[in-house]
Amino acid sequence: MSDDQKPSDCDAADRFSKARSERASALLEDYTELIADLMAEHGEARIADIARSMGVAHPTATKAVARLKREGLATSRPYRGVFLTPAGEAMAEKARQRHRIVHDLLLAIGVPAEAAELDAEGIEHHVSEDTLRAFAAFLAVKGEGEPPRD
Amino acid sequence: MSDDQKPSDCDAADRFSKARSERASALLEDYTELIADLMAEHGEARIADIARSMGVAHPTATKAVARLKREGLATSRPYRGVFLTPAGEAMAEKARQRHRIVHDLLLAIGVPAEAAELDAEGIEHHVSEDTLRAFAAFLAVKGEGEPPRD
DNA sequence: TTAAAAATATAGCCTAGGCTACATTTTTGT
DNA sequence: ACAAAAATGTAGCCTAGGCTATATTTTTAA
Repeated sequence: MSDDQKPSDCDAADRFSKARSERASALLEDYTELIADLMAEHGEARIADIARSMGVAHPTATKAVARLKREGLATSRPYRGVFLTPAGEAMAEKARQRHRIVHDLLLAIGVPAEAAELDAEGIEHHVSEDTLRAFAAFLAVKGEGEPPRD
Repeated sequence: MSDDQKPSDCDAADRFSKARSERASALLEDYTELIADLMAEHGEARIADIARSMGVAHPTATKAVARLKREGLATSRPYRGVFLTPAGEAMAEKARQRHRIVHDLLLAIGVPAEAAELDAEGIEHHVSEDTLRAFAAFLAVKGEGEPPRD
């Protein structure tokens, strides 16, 4: 037993690779989530709004949308708003769900509201299904007797 | 109540910008942490080992080390190992600490060991000081009576 | 000692994701 | 209706971070 320290341990390389690929998809998830939010709030998602909400210049948002389109997550026509495809909607919905659970878990742990708000955005992309399930279970036990949040 | 949903809410742009900048520094943190580990285990950190542990090709590791050097986090001479500067050591130590706390918290919440192992790597870079404090406090309460992990 | 193997360096290519500057199209207000 | 303003598109530049292919240097072993 010299190569692996613990039974559950896998290569560091596995961990790092996973984190890297999550970082790569994080942006797309953020964009789909944001577009869904804008659609819900204003009935449309314009490049200008997307850029403002993401805190980037418009050309950056345009490029991101181009990538979303290339990956089959969104559609758009010149000088018109952006729309999510079913795949994009699905991604947004998953992201929103994860976001909410992570955020609630942070609050349940005792993280100050503002920090929870800020940190959830970065953390959500690195939470696996197993971990999400554990978070949900923890919240379910913790919140017994209280009404559900939504 | 149309622009801001909650009192604690800041712009989405703030959240996204924070997450982006954390993503940018995550790689450097991973490298310093890894180099520190290799030094502790083998007495030296060679490019080949760094590349293997990160799961990347050597030129990628070389480039990353070049950036570490540029940012004053590491030193190295041609065909020799890599060393951390005091600043690099400090970054590695902070990363290690955060990593351990995040990992322990996941376990405490009930996350399966393997998932905790994998997810901690991605999550640690998005945990603010406030959140880390809350995690530590939660662990302290939860682990009362039990011996400290280290 | 010296040839083969391993490690490292370097060059060059790619994509993602930032940016500014500038052109074009839509929207708006008079 | 039309000029000004706003939104969008596009070109071009930059850095980070991947990669392969090809030197070069060090290490190892015969």
